[in-house]
Amino acid sequence: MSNQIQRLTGMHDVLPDDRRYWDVIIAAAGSLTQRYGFQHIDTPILEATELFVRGVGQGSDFFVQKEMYTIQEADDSSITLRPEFTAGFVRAYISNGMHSWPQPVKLYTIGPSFRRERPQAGRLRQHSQINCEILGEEDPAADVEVMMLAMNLYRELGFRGLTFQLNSTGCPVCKPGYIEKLVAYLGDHHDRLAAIDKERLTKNPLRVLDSKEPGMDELLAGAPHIADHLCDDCREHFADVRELLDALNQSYTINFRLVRGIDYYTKTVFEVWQEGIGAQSALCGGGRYDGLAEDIGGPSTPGVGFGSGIERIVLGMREQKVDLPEVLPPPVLVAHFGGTTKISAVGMAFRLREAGIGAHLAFARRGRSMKSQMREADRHGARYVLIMGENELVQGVVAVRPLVEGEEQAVVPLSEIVTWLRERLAA
RNA sequence: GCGGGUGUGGUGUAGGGGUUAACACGUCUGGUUGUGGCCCAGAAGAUCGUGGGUUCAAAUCCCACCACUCGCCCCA
Repeated sequence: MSNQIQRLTGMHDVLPDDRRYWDVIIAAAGSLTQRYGFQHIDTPILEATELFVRGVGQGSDFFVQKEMYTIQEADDSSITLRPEFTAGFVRAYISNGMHSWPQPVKLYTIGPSFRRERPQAGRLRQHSQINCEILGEEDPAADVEVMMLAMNLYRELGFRGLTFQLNSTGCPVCKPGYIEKLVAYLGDHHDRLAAIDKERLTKNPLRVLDSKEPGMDELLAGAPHIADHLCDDCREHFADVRELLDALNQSYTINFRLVRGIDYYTKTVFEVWQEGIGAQSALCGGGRYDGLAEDIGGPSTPGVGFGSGIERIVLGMREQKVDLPEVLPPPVLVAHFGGTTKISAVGMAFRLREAGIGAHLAFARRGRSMKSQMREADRHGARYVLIMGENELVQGVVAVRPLVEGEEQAVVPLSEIVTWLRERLAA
């Protein structure tokens, strides 16, 4: 044990019992995105560190708290495991000249991202996300499209009781003015702030809004709301988003304290919350990032999208006791007695599989008792054991032992076994 | 980076200074000629998280570290 190589902290093996949820989630995302007209892409897991420094922002915690996995290359360049997806999406948009594709470009991807954080329930150092983005469109309807895509994904997966949290974070025109007013208000109540919030006040004042320190609810209730300080453009955009959500009967909670940790967000920000999956209740987070493309040196391109962590969706589905479609095990096990019967058994197993019939082959380096092979078949949940014995083989037949009640053992000609099994299995 | 909890075979547990570390489940193999589930027999599998210390003697007491886990921060 002591010299055994261990799993890295914050990394998880996805075992079959969890992985079957992934299959369901990925399938649902694939079908839904197709209906919404999103195209599937993949972008590299490694990007230039500069992309995240400029895109995500130096004020973000990824950067400040050294949460990124960064590698210094021999030629002095620096590369980083993506801590989030959007910057890479926008970089791919620019790199591949997608601005000359029919606009907007609607894309989604599924894959891993990495942050060196302290793991806890629903938060891992490597986690996978479904990410959906609409690039090159500023219509509030695009915001609503990605929001509804997220909500409908959860609905299709069987979630209930989710809350949709919505806010506008303004834009470079109105945000600074709001921050000034917020800082002024909080400055007037400086003595009521916890030490950590005093620090946030100087470094990133908006962060004070999602402070969970005691007493903040009362203090922030009197704070200026961003919604009252948006510029005309942002206010109109926010109103349009709400109007469309109303028209779709999608309920939402305006949460003026919803602030996202990444610098690039403009206008719309949203999260979907679920209770009961630990402290990490955000199932999905997203928003608009109209300035990001320019930040990373591309043409001005509006964008909106969201990311949703698959591990958290799995936690949520388990919490909500969502039923999964049953995956049936192979109905057949091919047993043998070694020697030439083994060679025939191997051939039979592949023949069945090619014919579309699931089959296990009983492995046996040397001989193995029929009892042992029967036990294996039982444990695997097989319905029939094909016994490839010498007596049968010389007669050109195979003995079929059923493992379910009410069926008789049969002897079937080798040439008819596929048809025979198909008929029984269809019933 | 900071707190709390937990570390004994694959899993779940018992044992709480004395020399072959126990039990259940699981796994594997058998129970006479080629046949499952139950039952029976047997086997494999743990240097008791790691490293120090105390002691004649440590899984057991002490310290440190590490890992896992939950939470803070932050986020999916």
